[in-house]
Amino acid sequence: MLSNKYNASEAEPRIQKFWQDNGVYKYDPKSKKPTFSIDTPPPTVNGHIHLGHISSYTQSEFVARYKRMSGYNVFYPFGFDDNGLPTELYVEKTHGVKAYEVGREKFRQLCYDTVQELEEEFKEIFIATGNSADWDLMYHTVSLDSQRISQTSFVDLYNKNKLYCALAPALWCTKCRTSIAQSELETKESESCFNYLRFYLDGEDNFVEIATTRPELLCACDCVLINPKDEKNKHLLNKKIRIPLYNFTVPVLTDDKVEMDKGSGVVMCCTFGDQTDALWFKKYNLEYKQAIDDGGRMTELAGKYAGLKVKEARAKVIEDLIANGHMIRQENITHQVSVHERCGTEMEINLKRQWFIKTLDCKEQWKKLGNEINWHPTFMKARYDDWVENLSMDWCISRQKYFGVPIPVWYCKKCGTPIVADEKDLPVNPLVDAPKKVCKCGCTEYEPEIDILDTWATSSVTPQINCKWKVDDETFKKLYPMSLRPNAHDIIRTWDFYTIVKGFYHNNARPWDNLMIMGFLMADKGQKVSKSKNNSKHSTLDFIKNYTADVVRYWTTSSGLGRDIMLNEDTFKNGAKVVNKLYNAGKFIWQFLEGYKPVKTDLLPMDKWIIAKYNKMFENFTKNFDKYEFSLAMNELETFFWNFCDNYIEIAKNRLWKPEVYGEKAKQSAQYTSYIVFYNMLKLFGIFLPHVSEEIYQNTFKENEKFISIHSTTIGKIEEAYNPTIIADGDLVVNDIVGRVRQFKSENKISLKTEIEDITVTNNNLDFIKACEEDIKAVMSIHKINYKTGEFDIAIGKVVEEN
RNA sequence: GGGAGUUUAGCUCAGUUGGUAGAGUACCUGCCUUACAAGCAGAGGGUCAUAGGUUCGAGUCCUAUAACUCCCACCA
Repeated sequence: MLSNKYNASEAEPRIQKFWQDNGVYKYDPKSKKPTFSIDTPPPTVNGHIHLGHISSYTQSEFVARYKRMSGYNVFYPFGFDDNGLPTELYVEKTHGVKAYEVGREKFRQLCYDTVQELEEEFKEIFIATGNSADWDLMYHTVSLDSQRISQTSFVDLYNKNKLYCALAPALWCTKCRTSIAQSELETKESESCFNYLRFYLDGEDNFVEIATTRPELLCACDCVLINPKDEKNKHLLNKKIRIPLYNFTVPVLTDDKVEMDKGSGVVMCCTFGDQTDALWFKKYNLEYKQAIDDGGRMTELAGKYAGLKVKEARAKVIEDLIANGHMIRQENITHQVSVHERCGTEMEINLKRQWFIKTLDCKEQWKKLGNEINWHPTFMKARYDDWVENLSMDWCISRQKYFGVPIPVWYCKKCGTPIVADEKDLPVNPLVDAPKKVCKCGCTEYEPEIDILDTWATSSVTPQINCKWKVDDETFKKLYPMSLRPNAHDIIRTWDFYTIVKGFYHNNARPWDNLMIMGFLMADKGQKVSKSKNNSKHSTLDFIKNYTADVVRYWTTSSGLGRDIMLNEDTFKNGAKVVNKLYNAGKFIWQFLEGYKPVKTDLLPMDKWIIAKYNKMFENFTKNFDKYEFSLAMNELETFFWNFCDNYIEIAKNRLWKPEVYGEKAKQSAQYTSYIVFYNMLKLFGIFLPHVSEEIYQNTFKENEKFISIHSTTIGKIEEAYNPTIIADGDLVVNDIVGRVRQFKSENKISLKTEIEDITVTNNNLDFIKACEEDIKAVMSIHKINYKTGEFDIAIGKVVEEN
């Protein structure tokens, strides 16, 4: 029996506890059902969960529920990405410290403590939204288990020659003081200026004009270059070029990459102004001149500018260039500069020993694997292809940071050769552990690697972590490739791409069959809501408690797959209406079903009609859901539900109330139909609104159906034989007969229950209408129906005058 | 510079294989109908971004264009 009013605030936590206590969402490794495995994104622990997470996690959670109720044994873990730079930056910000000032061990401890607190909060919030993850499958990327798999990945790649250590130019963030990868860059518009400078021909009065946006790097100039086909500048070949302000000379080289018609066609190469400089550095074996230190200040090489920050130095250098007559002209420009996505600092390049995973020589393979995966929505694959196409650097995975997975390497003190740990000894921390082998050169002294792995180097093995790679072969075989990876579109080039790379190198297979790409929650001004920017206006948990979990979940169905979503008051109001209506409908029909056990009887036409409508809706529902279009599936369901209430129940209630008038058989037909249709519909609602659906089920159908939870049931069609025109026939009755009478009453401003003496229905085929006569009369309070043969028409008779 | 998405009612969005423009919401008019007034019924409201083209017929297919959002690249 359902109570009179649904109190969601009371019910939701109680129901969540019920699911937890009864293991409703537990993955059963022994089950014979087909497996559906989800590579849940482990949220980065670097701030507070906001409604953007709630929306994207809930959207993918719909799929877990859909598959679970479609007969799959769903493997739906939850994890936390709780190591790496994002966490370090959060800790630095919230504690007002700098990692390198605090010291490695103390800072690591601070990070551990912080993530533990945050993870409790994360978990509480996800549970409060009714997330159906199996919390027993929880993993943390910072745990020793994850570290072992991450290091195993490292060692495996090293053994397969897909990983190398090199003193090579790498992208560098001077604020975070670490190398970063190409995928961690974003572009920012920046005001700058082209400086057209005089570079002097050594020993001559002549000069050549060279434009640069980075004159502070003059001190690091290695050479100037022209295109080999450049006739205009051919005379420069074999000459020395004298650098303004610094007065040293550099040679002139030629390279195809130099564009003749850009500026004067002469370009300077510094170590390093941009990625092209890095390329020339390697190609021509140039001298490394470090002008900028790790923290973004000019080095001694810059002479009088040493110690200044890059931008300060630039301003001073420009001043001096003008004062000394080296400046020809300046041109203000706005251009896109590459910045570190985490802090917005303009990217530099520097030279250190770094570890790289080879990504450049397998582009075709990456594309091929991309094609093997089903992308939902399909157009999102273009972003992946674009990214792969334009990869320009191998993936640098070493980070000069503290809180992360250690790189399992030592270096020989004598010859510098890396000593990579053996797989069987993992996990190791080279700062604590000693290598178990000696260098090939025979030297027994070593130095530990102090760098750690990029956080993506670990999160890119979540399928291997989840599927127990090299831990439990049987489980791995069963779960890998995983069925689904859901994530937002910003991490296609990082998380998705890197996971594909690892999947190929380690397991020679795609990591998943399907990718589901979600949009963002947008704050004002078209800005995405983000943890690190902390621009969410709401306390997430309060927000959920205030609106209730089901209503918040309803809101997340309002955007199409891959589309950005906005906070919209109306959607919440609408969600509350749906929850309320569902509960009321359940309460109402249960009045007639208490103690009832569904027995299949001969069904009346309108009962067959609503069953056929349900089945049709179910077809569309699954068609959309199979494409991960949860929003369209919900639309189908909602439309059906309203039709069920406003048309079917209105018809059925007369028979349910008054069997003495309409007959016991008519009542039984309505009982059976409302039971079977509502029950099946309720299961579908359970995917989106799991709490209210459970509350209804527990107090109604459970007694007869015996499943512990509505979420343990299976969705499906309703078995019923009906002729193919049943939907059109029933729609005619509802829309064109009942509808027209309703219109008549409304236009005449009379109550819907006002009685009508008679109506005359004209139609070519009257069989179906005649079979529904009692229903039509009852629902519209009509005394008599007259029939005529011909084109469809309806004439409404007199209103019965009240006494 | 290359690419993707979007453009349909005041607002939020559906619209399958081309066949008379749909829903919710808001607004308006009614109705206390033995579940729900957080409800029910009804009405008005659209040059389907623009311009061409294919077709008997285009919101839908093709070609341009525009605006907004995003991705990538270039950044001497």
